[in-house]
Amino acid sequence: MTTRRRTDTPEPEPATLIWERPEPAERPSPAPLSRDRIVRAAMTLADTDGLDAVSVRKVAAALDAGPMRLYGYLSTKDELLDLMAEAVHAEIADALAHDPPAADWRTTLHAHAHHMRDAALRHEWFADLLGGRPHLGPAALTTLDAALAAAARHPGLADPDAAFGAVGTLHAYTAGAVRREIAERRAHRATGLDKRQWQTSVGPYLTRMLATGRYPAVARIVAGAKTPDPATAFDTGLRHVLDGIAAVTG
Amino acid sequence: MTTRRRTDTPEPEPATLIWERPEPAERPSPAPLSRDRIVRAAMTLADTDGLDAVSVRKVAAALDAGPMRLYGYLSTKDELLDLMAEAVHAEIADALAHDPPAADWRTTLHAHAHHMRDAALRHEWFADLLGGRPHLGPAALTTLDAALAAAARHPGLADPDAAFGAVGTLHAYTAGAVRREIAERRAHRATGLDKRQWQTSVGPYLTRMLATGRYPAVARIVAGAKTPDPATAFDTGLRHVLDGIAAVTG
DNA sequence: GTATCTGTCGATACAGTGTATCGATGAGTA
DNA sequence: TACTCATCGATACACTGTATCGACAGATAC
Repeated sequence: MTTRRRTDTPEPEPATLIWERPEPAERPSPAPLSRDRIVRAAMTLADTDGLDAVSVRKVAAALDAGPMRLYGYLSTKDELLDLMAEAVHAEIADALAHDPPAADWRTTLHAHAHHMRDAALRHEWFADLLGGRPHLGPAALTTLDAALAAAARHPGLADPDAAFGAVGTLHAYTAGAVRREIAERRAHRATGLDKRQWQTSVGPYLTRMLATGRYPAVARIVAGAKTPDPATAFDTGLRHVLDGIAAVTG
Repeated sequence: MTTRRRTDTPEPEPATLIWERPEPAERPSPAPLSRDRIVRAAMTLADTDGLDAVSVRKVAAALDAGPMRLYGYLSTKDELLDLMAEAVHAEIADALAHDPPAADWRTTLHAHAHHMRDAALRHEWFADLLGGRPHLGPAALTTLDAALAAAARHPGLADPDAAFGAVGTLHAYTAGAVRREIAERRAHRATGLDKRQWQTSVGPYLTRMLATGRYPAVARIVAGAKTPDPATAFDTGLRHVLDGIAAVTG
């Protein structure tokens, strides 16, 4: 988000990060509130109406509180978004923990990527948050740790830098692929509700563009495409990435 | 952005997409304006002050025009962002066109990915726009076409779906990697200006977290990392991806 | 029990956002 | 010259994130 700064005075940001800053003691005066309840309210709001619907006012209203009440628990809206991302990372960590243990680095990383995708399908806004800011919360570190530990089991990735590079590659692919899948899903949903728009604008637009002959390769693909379902498309790319990682020779 | 809709009346969006909708004839009455000038103004604004600084009012002000003047050329701010992304795709297409012709699919795709990264380093906001919405402008289609044509030269990618999948994988990796690199660069810049903050908050935070012993793999990596420069880190991941694509056997 | 202190809550305010509306204003035509 | 008509942009509206600060409540001192 990166909105307005919070004071330009000496201390440019709170000295501690949101994940370990203590909550204010919840006094039962107006209504019991907590960082967790705030984040949960924001998440349901985002799940149902999209990330744009998450405004300080709306989240506060969902908790029967005034807008400024939240600023006792957060110091910025960006921190709320960070906490939302953390919550999803916690879901991913949970899914990882419930996986059957696998000695193979590849099945672990494969599951890892799919858990991320599943989480993004549950919470579409996660895709937008994924690469926007570094995620350093405890749950995010947990998932990162699991991925690194799995990668380290690959004989070719004994070197720390190599392992880090491999996990980074996997993360980059997953984030990019998921974001695009969500973007397409959103576009289809938006133009699918009143489907007439697709048929009257972007469909014809594309056919017109392809008819110019300037995009022969695209035209060839579009002509002969079977358009596999998103899950297998994701898996195909994932296989490429894992194949590439597997190809590393110590 | 996905802000407010523009009228909820019968036609939910303009029937034609922004890339082929004709501009209003420029009358020299107050000042010559054009979609191109608007986009350029928005781009310099975004380059210097970030994407958040691109507001209809500020762009209009940079062109000595009132805010509503722009809505003769665009029908939504999202369209402005689409046009900005298109402009960057045009830069990428230009860079591709100036590359020495290579028969090898791999060197072409390698160059492709690096051109995208270079463009994102020139225009950091591009990384945020990259996966957020489908890009269907002429320049975006041109770069896609070039990538698909290159992929088709790989004997294992004769099948259209396979070629599309490979290019999609490359795109997903590039988008994800670039976005993360930009996010890190931004974070470092933000906390590097008054570097004291890094040293007083996120640095100690991380050491505290790693000291808990809950993230042994992360700790091991951090301890023994050489932290390669971003360009070679990107290239390492790219090599993984291209290796994976190369592994496809028709 | 009263008075004072202290800290928190949240109403109000401010500067900004995207965009709908519509009166004024100008150019083009008869 | 008179009329028409499209366009420009000032104004307005509903919204955003967050700074400010008066009022109020709980704790402490006497």
